[in-house]
Amino acid sequence: MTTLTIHEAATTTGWSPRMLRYVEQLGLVASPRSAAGYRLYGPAQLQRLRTLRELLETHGVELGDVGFALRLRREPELATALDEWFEAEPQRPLLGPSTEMPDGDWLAFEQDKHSQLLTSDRRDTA
Amino acid sequence: MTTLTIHEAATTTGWSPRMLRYVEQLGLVASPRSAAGYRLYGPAQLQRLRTLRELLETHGVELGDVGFALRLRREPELATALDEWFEAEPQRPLLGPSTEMPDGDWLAFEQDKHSQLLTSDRRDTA
DNA sequence: GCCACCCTGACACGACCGCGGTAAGGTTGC
DNA sequence: GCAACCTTACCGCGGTCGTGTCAGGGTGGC
Repeated sequence: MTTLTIHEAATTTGWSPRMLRYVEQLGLVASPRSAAGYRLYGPAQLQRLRTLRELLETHGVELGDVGFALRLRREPELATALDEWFEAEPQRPLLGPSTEMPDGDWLAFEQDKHSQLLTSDRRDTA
Repeated sequence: MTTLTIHEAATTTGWSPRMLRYVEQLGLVASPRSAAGYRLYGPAQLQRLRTLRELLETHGVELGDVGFALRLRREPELATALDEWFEAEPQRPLLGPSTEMPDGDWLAFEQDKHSQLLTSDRRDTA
């Protein structure tokens, strides 16, 4: 069985040993340990590390983001809460920092539509 | 039509004007603008701001995280890439490729290991 | 028994984030 | 026509991220 030490795994995957430990700390790729506590990287872990690296590069994602994605999978209620919030979207989200559209129309439309929905919740402290 | 200025919207929703602009910059809650460029917050936006705030508080999430969730919805390929990565054969502890085992077992093992990482890092390995 | 490796902390540091504040200017209501 | 708002753009400051590195100590092959 080919199990590499952390340093070997690092050199073959392009991470640094430090980062391998960090990735494990984020809960993304953990390796089994030897009796003495050494991390033992097998083919499966190496594969995951390489695909993870590719994932980050091709999509411009950061480790923390993947960590959050992991959290989403661990906390379905969080995921559904977010889903609901986005789904309940009464307005169009921006496509960029400042995407302009010939609005004015959908403004009135949306607000009208929702003022109906929200009639019971009118407590403008104005 | 009840449209509040950014300052009014801020006071009624509990955000600061600064944060309202920041939230818009993240693409989470954008308000329509007046002809002169002033942000005009209607009931729909106020509602979103309040629910957003509640979302953050109840789930211990940060704005950046919600921003990333938004990114996931905007970039389905990113979402599927992440899905695939998480779905992809997670590392089995030193077993051959054809060795079948009920996934529930080591999955539980993994999650246990992770929950340790998440809950606390104090580990007394005597 | 050596020496090269591994482990877990911890410090450090540049870069960025979250957010307040301020400056320089446009808009609006009275 | 001015005060009170709004706009964007920037500075700053504390916090976090990604990463290297070092210290103190265990492991293991030769």
